[in-house]
Amino acid sequence: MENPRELFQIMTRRFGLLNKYCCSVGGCDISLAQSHLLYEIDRRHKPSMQEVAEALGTEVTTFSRQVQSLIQMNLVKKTPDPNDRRVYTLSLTAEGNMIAGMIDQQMNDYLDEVFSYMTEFEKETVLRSVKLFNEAMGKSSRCCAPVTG
Amino acid sequence: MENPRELFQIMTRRFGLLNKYCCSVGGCDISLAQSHLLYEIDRRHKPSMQEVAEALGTEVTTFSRQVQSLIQMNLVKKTPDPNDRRVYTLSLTAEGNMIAGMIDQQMNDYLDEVFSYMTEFEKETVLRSVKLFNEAMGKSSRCCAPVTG
DNA sequence: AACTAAAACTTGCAATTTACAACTATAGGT
DNA sequence: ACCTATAGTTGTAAATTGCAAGTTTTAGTT
Repeated sequence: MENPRELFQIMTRRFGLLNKYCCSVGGCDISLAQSHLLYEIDRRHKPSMQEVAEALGTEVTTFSRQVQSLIQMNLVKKTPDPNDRRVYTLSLTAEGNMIAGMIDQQMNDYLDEVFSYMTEFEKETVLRSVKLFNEAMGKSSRCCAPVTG
Repeated sequence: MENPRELFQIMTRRFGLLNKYCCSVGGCDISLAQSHLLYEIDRRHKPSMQEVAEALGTEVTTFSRQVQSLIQMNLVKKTPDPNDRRVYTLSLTAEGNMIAGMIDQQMNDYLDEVFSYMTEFEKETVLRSVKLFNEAMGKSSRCCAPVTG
């Protein structure tokens, strides 16, 4: 377990499974991809399609269709940008917002449980570490830069 | 950025993109799902199909076909278990091992670069934190337990 | 003003991936 | 011998994806 990649791989796999699991809990039943979409739209301020697609590492063409189905489910709203009529900005509907909130709640509930196996100090250290690591990843010149907040 | 889920979500997204990126680098060109398969088979000692499928959170039926294509690509080997003839154990071929090694190398190279933006102390803290967090996740009674090493 | 190139997004279509149900074969208990 | 459970595979239909080609709008050039 000295291999850094190993550590991160395990962690992200577990977290990914949690994400998947939280999609079909408490009345909401959406796919993992859709959950990521809601999360990312929620997080940003009226993002364009391109912006979100790039953040998620998804082909724009695929993304376009994913958005369409979320619109049909009445979770996402697509508004023409008055400044540039090629662009559409995305936002969550009231219902989309509610579902995103429920997922977030469940995720944090789970994380709380995980943190309950640590001391308060350890928890703080872990959170600071993740934050630090995210910042370092942001500085990296290599791949994965687009995910920046 | 005080939301724990946010921190982990960003990190895992970035790491996921890195994983994806590393699939198509240096002569190897496989899908992300295939990379995960190789990784997990490599990590375990002659695992059964069920075992790996469960670790990855994949339907066994889907998994069965994924393995088939990796066998066709001559990256994975499937051996009948002498003790229980219902079971097949999985292992990497020489070529599969090489590709898994290359991906691992690239991932660690990238992580090295990320760590170069931190002090040695911070790096150690981050690695210990991730390890600690993984252990805590392992203790959790809720979902995602199967991923245990 | 007309022309051209590029950007943002969508659609057609073919190929891959996936999921559920039904199947085979082996194991294990009674 | 019989019944049930487990490991894995296959059929088939549906969902996801990716590339190429399309539309519309913007911006730069002459």
